[in-house]
Amino acid sequence: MNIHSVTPKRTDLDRLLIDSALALFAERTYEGTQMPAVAQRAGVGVGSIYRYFPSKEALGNAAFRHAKRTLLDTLAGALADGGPTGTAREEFARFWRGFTRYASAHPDAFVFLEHQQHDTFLDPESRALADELHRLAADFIERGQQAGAIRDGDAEQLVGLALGAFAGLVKLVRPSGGLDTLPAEDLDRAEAAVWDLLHRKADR
Amino acid sequence: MNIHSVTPKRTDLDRLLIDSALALFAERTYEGTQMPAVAQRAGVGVGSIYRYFPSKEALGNAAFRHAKRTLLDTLAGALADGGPTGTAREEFARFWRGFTRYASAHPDAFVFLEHQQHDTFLDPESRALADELHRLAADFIERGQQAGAIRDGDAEQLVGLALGAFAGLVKLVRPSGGLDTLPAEDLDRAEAAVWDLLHRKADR
DNA sequence: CCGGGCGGAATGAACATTCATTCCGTGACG
DNA sequence: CGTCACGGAATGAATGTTCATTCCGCCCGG
Repeated sequence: MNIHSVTPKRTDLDRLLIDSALALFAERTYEGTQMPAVAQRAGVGVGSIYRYFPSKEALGNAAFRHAKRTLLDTLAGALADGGPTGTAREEFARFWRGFTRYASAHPDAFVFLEHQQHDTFLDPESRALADELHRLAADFIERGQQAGAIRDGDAEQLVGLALGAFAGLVKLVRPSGGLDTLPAEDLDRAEAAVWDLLHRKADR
Repeated sequence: MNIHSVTPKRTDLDRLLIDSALALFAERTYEGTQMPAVAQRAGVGVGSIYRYFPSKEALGNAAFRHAKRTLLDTLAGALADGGPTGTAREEFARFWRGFTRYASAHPDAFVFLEHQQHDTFLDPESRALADELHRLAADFIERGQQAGAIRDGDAEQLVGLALGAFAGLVKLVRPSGGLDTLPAEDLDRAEAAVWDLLHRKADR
């Protein structure tokens, strides 16, 4: 058990459990999924879950936080991609790419995160994490507005509209295999459409 | 007890139960709301629910169908408003007005409807009803595309984007009082933004 | 052999549903 | 008119079921 010990699959179990939980939560709701179902999907016994998480609520929060953090990381990566920020349109493209990557890689997690309005089971720490994404996006909106590239209006509201649109697309294509079964053409069109939702038109 | 007898609140109980259920479902999920909670919110005994609905599932489906049908009716009313259809932009305004009216009057119902992807409890009839809205909206999109007013792309996808955007806005403002606490200005801006999401730009 | 995970049956709490009982409006009878 | 008995609606404690959580015997690596 030294610093570099491998602990091959031991501690990976918590990740596996989180993934299984996420998939089920996305399909049937947190309240609607039973612990035995999580265990079965993970291929372990029910009791083993409790070796890693003290309760269903703890598992739910861990899953939520893991998903949200991964999304934030993916986004941060995409935003840093390709050097210093250029135009608002360019930064939007990075956001889009970040969301797209994440929703492709973790469709379950994405729809789960999207549905968390009626949380009930989320603890304060989870909620705090949830706000970060909105802050990040709202900052972008406000900078874009100051630069004259994004339309006027409450930044939160614009974030809600844009994020909602993306989520609407993801939910639509999820049953038929998720975002990456979409032709690149369709994805590009969707990106353009959502940008137009935010973009301040030059004319008028 | 003649034809015009008032039966003042008697048979209205089923409506009251549906409304209570809808409010709780929106807040805590179908799976997350207990029958006693529904009874309490309606101000009746638990047993009384079962006089009107044979099971929780039946109540859930009745609530879903009622909400969806009301939304469709509201939409139909808004679309018929003001004579024959003019431009696509004009028809979009009617859609927007319909959705806005509905989401203002029944915010609970609206968010409940929006979350039904992971249904589980919806029966085939409810699902069929759910499709009608998408058909209605997709038809509008396709007509708009043929007229050159709406951007190219899969109509279903555009519906998903636009509906998602609207839903995103509703979810955002719901905690702080719902759509009609929004300044008219903000609502108009949101309408313009969503229209730009759909609109085919003249230039380029 | 021994100790630490692990599985999955066992447990108790929470829940949907039932049903014996109460309550209330109505109409008949004095 | 006042009283009373009847029927149907409402109630909520009781019931059986489903679920989260616990517990204990087993198995595997040492």
